[in-house]
Amino acid sequence: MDIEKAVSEQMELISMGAVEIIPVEELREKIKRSIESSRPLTVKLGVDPTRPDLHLGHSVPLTKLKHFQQLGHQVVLIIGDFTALIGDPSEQDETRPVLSPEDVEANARTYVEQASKIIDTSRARIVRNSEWLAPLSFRDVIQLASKFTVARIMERDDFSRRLKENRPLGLHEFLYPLMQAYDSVALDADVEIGGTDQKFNLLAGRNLQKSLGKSPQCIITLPLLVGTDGVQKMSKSLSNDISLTDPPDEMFGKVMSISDEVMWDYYALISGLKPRDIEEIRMAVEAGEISPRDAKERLAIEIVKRYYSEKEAFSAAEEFKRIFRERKVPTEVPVYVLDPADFPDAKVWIVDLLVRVNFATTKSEARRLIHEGGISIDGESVRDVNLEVNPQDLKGKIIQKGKRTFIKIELK
RNA sequence: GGGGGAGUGCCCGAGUGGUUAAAGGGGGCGGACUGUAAAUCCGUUGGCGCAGCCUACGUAGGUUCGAAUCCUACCUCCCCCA
Repeated sequence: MDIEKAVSEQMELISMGAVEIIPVEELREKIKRSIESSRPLTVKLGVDPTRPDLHLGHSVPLTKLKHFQQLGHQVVLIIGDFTALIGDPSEQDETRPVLSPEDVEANARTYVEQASKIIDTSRARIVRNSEWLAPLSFRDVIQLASKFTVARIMERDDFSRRLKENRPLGLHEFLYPLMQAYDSVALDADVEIGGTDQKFNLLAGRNLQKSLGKSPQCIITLPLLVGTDGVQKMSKSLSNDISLTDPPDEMFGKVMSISDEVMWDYYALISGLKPRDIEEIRMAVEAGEISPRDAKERLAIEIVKRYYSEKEAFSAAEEFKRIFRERKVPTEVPVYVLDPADFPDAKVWIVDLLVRVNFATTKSEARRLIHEGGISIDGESVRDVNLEVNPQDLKGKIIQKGKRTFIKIELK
């Protein structure tokens, strides 16, 4: 029978990059029934509109959602406008600023906009959880709470850890998993996806559905994307992130800067390519037919393409080659306008100039750069810290710092 | 309410009276190499027109020829008991 084969094919795509699928057999069953009855599964992803700055890490679950969409399932993106007011304690920050409804609204819009670059939002359901959470009465909440035991909530290790370490743990934080779980009930979710840090919350949904006599959802956890440092999870505060608002060239460059090993995680989690295609590339690299550099270039192109266009992705690739392989000056160099009137005796001290154009924040740093041979003017390395130039002579010249920072001087 | 501990450079973390602008690591920056802004190696990482000077070890005072190191007060954080 071809059904088994179809199920396996779906499972292959769904499992790609996933850390855990709980329980796997149950998911197979669901998919099988879905195919047999040609009734799509309801797949849920919840996002908290708590921040405006999204990065590639946020696209991991969205990419998985896209996989489901490709397989013809019904995906639901839940904007946690209600839960955002509490703040998921999963990250133990504690210092979470209270967001105004306007902020939440703005962030929600950004989120949907970014999501639309990955999933087909016209075929997805996009809902806000205030829709069903806001009307709940205190009595409803208590009734829901009775379905959970404290011991069970304490299974969550960040809760128990915080308690053990005598760090504050708000009662309201206990209710967070409950709210997220209720989302699953309200939607009759078949599958919920989330990061590994969400495992507990996802399981809470499954448990709550069971206690209310509904069919429990399967859960899929996905790894947290490693940042450009190759070690820690991607996060803006660690400044190892690739922001979705980074211009194409920068996004491309940052992807090229990830290590060869983590490139495969990126492929599996956010390239949008099929498992087979990725496997093919991987084999070719292992066989030495494709260099890791080229494989990474392909990855960078795929990623930039998602957020911009194919054209911009290719031109970013060209530019990258130009600067780093051929060591040439980029096609577009930012311009710094120098006013000769600032220099009455027609002399600019190189150290001052470097600070002026922001290549260094202090004169000491500027000196250091020169000592280290990191500065050149029109390709000629500057060695003399005391160098003085006539501003007129700088017109049209390109000053370079390190390998990738350029600025062109123009006169006022 | 009682008892105890800690605050060091971007971050972590040594240092308990004198070559300490402060070990070591991380991160950043620069260089070499290369297949890339991978990996690896090397250098550098308070300020100042810098062979010198100034400012720095929670804050403010004090002891001393001399303090990040000792004393006093204050602030902040943490732990134990209630």
